[in-house]
Amino acid sequence: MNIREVARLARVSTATVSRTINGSDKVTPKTKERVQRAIEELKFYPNTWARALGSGRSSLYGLIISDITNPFFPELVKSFEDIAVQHGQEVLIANTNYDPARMEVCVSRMLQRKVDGVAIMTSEMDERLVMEFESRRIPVVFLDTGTVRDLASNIVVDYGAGVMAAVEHVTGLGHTEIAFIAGPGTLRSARIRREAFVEGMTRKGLDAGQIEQGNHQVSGGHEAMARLLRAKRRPTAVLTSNDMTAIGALGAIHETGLRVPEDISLAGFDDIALSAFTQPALTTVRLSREEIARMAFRAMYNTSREGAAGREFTVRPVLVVRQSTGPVPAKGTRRLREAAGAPAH
Amino acid sequence: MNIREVARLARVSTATVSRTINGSDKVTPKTKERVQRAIEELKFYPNTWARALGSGRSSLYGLIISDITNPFFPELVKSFEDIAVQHGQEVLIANTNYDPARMEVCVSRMLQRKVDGVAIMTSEMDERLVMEFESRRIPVVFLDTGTVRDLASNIVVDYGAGVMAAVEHVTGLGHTEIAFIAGPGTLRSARIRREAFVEGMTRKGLDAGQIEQGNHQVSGGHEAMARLLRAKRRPTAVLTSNDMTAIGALGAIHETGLRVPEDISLAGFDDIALSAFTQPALTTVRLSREEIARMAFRAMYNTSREGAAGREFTVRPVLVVRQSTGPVPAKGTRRLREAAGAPAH
DNA sequence: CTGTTAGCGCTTTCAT
DNA sequence: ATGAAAGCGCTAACAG
Repeated sequence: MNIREVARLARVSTATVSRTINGSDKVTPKTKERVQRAIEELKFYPNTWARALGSGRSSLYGLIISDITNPFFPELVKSFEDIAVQHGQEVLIANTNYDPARMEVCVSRMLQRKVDGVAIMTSEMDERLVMEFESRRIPVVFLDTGTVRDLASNIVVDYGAGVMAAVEHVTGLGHTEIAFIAGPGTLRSARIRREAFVEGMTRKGLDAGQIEQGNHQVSGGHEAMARLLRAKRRPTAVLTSNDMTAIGALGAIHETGLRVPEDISLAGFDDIALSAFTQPALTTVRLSREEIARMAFRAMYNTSREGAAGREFTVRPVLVVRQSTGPVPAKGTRRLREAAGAPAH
Repeated sequence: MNIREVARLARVSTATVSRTINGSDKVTPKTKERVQRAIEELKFYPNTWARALGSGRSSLYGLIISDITNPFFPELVKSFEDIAVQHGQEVLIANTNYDPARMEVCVSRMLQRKVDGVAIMTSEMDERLVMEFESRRIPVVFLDTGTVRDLASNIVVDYGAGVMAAVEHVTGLGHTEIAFIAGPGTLRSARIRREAFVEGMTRKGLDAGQIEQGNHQVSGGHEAMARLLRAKRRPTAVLTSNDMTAIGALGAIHETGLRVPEDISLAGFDDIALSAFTQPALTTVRLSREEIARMAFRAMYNTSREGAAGREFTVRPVLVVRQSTGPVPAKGTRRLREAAGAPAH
């Protein structure tokens, strides 16, 4: 089943069939009609690869992410895909699994599939691999990890503003003993959030001494929080590098019989879907995936289809106040861990 | 940059380059070596589409899912992709968004991309669309929604056994007033779980009267649970059609000041990653995505590469006991909603 | 073992 | 407005 059979049935040339498929306006409505009927009748689906080969355009954008099971990404993927489909493009997804070796494989896949552009939404990127795209003149867009160049755009996340909003929020509630659970030091984005916390605290004239390290997973958040709870000076508020960490921390707090937010206020970062459904619902800083997806698509579309140069986009996270943060407990009513009542639930 | 340039640099024919790329054993190690150097030097990436066109094989499997933001799917996607890559295949993912119209688009995409096989992991499937694959002799595998045919396999989920395990578990804890929060009646898989619950209860000689309907989302679980809590005879245990529903139910229970599992036992279905991290951790019936992915891949691989006929696979969910289920409260200590103490947290 | 060459299915000039 | 035909980059007979 191919374009030739359609042409034969419609009694036109293959060129005319091709033109019809591509919506060319140089086809008489009548012949167009005839061709379309033939397509329907034969249930003909044009071969995408042959199209790409012939035209030199793949109509495919690559989307490289770290890990599809990380709740941050599915929404990004979905938004990106929706926009792409609206613009007649398709999306090729690739996971790096946080593994540089697999990143190489992903890049190779993109190159082999001759994508029209690549959105690299991981938080680490090897400069050497970027060159592969640049030398082939393939538009690229990074998530806060690249530099703007001819065909390269970058989406800058204003982590500082996001973390500052959280700091403002808890200090506004009267907290002064505020701890932070950071992400892995190997992740640039995690380091930036940590630094933003330190800066925010300093700006408030507070001590940012209590920083524990997690792994951006629930497990790390749990352990880090446990360490914080054992400290001589227990913080009254804890900010975390991402929501998964906060969820782990929440579990650790409950296990010691303390309550959120009555005893400890807790805030996350990202606003994954789950955060609205924890007990209590998590106050967090939303980093909109929908916005990121929109920007990423626009960057590539402008560059690849409209010949625009790479540019910089900025996304500003916003604070979402839910129930996990509250006023600092009055000294007298402050529960001690030892005195804590019922077991957690 | 193409195979010809590589051939020229290595001073061989394009056929030899092609053979080298494809790992043919009919190439002298020495020439192979020479070709490989040329490939490296030119940073040559073979064009996948041209390969597919020439060979007639795409090395691509399609994976159709309902919604990537539904926590059930990312793990399935990841497992499937991992296995596929290990076998030199790639994966094209498509979302239907639970929308029949988009399902049509997905099928069309698969057909246009000339996939070597399709795994349709949605819980609804239009028979008419299936024919499109059958008539093109493209292997297909369904998740509990198809019939085994020449090139069609089906993964049967033994929902009955899964639900029964949950019923056994709670009745074993002494519960007799057991309610069920079902999924949308439009979903076949939800209807089956509901029926399995009724059958399990009947088999235990218990009344399965308290069935509320949710929507397989957190919101529906919350509302359904609220209705259950308002009932004259409050159940002491609640089973749900999926984990999202259970999470919603958990929130509703906490809001009324009741405790899980002291006042009410709660169990989910699916075992999404999140379930281990709710407060308390959710007892649930695990439907292994990894197992489903493995079976789906095997079904397609056997059929498309080894000429095997379609067959039936069975996956049996297993109960995972965590902290959300416990012994039925003794009559005397049973908290009334009105008497419930502290606000939920 | 290696080269020659005819496709694969479609797009796109270039004629008409 | 339509058709003829030359590619696009690669694979796979077929020869040698």
